[in-house]
Amino acid sequence: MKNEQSLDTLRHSAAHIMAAAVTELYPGTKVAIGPSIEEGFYYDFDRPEPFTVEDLEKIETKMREIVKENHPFTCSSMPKAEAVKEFQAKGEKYKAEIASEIEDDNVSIYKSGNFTDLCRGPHVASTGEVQHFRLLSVAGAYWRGDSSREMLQRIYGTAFLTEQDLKDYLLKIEEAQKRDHRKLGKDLDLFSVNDAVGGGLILWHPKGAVLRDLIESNWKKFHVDNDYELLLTPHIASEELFRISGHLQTYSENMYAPMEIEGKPFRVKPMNCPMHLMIYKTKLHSYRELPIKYAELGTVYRFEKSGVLHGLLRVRGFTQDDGHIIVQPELLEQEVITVFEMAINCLKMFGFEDYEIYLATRPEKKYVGEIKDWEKAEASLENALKKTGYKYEIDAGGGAFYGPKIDIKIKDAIGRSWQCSTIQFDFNLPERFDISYIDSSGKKARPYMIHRALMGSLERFIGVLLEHYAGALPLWLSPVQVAVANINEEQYEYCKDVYHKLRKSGIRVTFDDRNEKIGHKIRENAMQKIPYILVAGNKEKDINSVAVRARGNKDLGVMTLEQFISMVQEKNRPGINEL
RNA sequence: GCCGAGGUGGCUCAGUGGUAGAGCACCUCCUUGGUAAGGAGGUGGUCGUGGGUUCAAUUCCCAUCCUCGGCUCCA
Repeated sequence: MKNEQSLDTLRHSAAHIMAAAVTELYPGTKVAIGPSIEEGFYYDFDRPEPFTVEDLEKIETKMREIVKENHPFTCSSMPKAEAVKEFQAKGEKYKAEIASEIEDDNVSIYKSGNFTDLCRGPHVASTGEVQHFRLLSVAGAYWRGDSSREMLQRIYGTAFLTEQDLKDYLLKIEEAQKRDHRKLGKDLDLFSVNDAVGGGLILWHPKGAVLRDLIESNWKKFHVDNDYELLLTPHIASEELFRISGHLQTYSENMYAPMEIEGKPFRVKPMNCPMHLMIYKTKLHSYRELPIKYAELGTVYRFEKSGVLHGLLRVRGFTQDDGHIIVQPELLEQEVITVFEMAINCLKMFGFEDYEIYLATRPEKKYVGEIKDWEKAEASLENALKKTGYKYEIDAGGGAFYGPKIDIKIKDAIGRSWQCSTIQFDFNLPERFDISYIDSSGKKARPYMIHRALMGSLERFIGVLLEHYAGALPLWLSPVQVAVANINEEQYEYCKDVYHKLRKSGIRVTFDDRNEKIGHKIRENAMQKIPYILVAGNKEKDINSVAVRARGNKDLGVMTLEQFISMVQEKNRPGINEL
C-alpha cells in the first residue's frame, strides 16, 4: 500500500514537472489538470498548435533538466478567492475554474522552481526524486471529460520508482503490441475489415470462421447442458417492436435508420430481448415451467461513432451470446448464483483464471422503477455474490437504467482486464411487454427477467482470446491443429496418407507439400502457431511413423501415427488449454 | 462525433511537383534439401476516393471515406 501511494505521488510530481517544462518551452500554454493514473500520469494543456513527437522529446529533455536542478516542492495555502483571481489574471481559466469549485475557503498551492500549481498534493520532496520516467503519447481529451467543452491536448507519460520497473513496463507495452489481435488477425488470416464493406463490420476468413464455429458449437452444447433452450430470431423487425420495448425512445442514437417495407418502418435489431419475450408470450406459462432460459447467438447491429471502432473489440455488427431468464421472484437469487457460476465455468474453459467482479448499482439520475425495488434487486444480486464466495466490488451508480447488474472482468495473460460476462436484472421489459406466469394459486403474476451474456460478444471475446494467448490458441480452438510436412518428393504419398488418416480422425490438419526445404516449412507453419507439426522423411516412412514437433519448439520425438492421434484426441477437449 | 497522426502492389514499408521502388507473398524454372527463410527469373500498383491549383499532382490545397493513438460513449 505504501508503495502504491509513493508511486502515485511520484507520478503526480512527474506530471507537475512536465507542466513546468511545457509552460517554459511553450509560453502561453494553459494548463488544465494533471493526475496520476493507473499506469502513469498525464497533463492536459490548451495550446493552439498541436504537440508533435519532436515536441515530446524536447519536453522530456527539459524535464530532465528540471529534475537535475532538484527544485524542492513547497506547499502553501491561500484564500480561495485570491487564488481564483490570481489564476484568472494569469489567463489560467481552467485552474481558476477548478479553484472556484473547491469547497474549502483556502486552497493549497504547490510550487517547484518557477512552476506554481493549484494542487491537493502530496508531492515528493523535490524534483530530483523523479528519475525514471518517459513521455509516451499525445492525444485529444475534453476538458472535464465533457464532449461539449474545449478539446485539450493530453500528454501521457509514466514514471516508476526504479529504472527496472520502467524498463519492465515499456517491455510490457511492446509485448501488448505484439499481441494486438488486429495484427494477429492479419498474420493468422482470421478476419479482416474492408472499406467497401464498412467500418466495424467483420469479415471472417476460413480459419476465423472455423474458430468461431468451434466456440459457437461448444457454447450451444454448454447451454443445452445447462437447461437452456436455443432460439433463432430475425435480424430485422418492425419498428413497432422496438417502440414496445422502449429501445426506440431510449436507444435510437445507436440504432440504424428505419427502412420501409410495404409502407411500414422496419429496423435492424440492436438487441435480441424483445424477440425472446415475444416467443415467451406466445403462450401461457405455469410457475412449474420457470425458470425459462432462452439463449441465442444473436447478431445485432448498433451504430457506433467512427472514432470508437477498434478491431474486434468495438464493432458495429456483432453476435451476442445472449440469454434471457424468466424467473419467479422467489427464485431470483438462486438463478443469479447459477448464472454466475456458469459464467465462471465458461471463462475457465477458455483459460481465463483471474477475475474482477463488480456489482453495479442504480444510476443516480436515469433509471426506471421504484427505489425500493432496486434495493431489493441489488440485495438479491449481492446475496448471490456473497454465496458464491468470490470477492467483488461495488460499482456505485454503474447499473443500467433498467436494473442493477453483475459484471465479470477477466484478466489476460499480461494483466489487462476486459469486461465480458454480464448478468443484468431488468425492471423494464417485463412491464413493457406485460409478461406473466400463472403462480401456484392460479393467479397471473409478473416474473423477473435476467439478461446475461457469458462472453459478451463473440467478436470481443475472440479479440480478447487472441491477445490472451498471443495467437497460440489451445489445441481445441486451433483452426489448424496439425501440419504435415514431407522432406522431399519420396514421402509425398506417405504424407498424403497421413494427412487423410488425420482428417478422418476428426483432426484439423493441413499438408504442406510445397517444394521447399524442411526448415522453411517448419518456420512458416510454426509462425502460424499451429500446435503440432509432423515431419516425415524416409526414416519415418520406413517405420510407418511421424516426427512430432509441438508448438514452442518442443521435440516430442518419433511416434506411430496411432500414438499421435490418440494423444491429440486425448488433449483435444474444451478446457484443456495447454499442449 | 471531437483532437492529433496516417492511407503507396496481397503483406510490411521506402520515395518524389515531371504518370513509382524494396523485402516478403504469388507464378515459372533450377534445386530433393532432416526441424525457423536454397537460388534465378517473372507477374502485379490510374500511390484511399472526389474536386481544385499547375504546362504537369501520388507529391500542394479542399472535401470525403477508412485506419491508428486518445477523449466522450459502450458488448
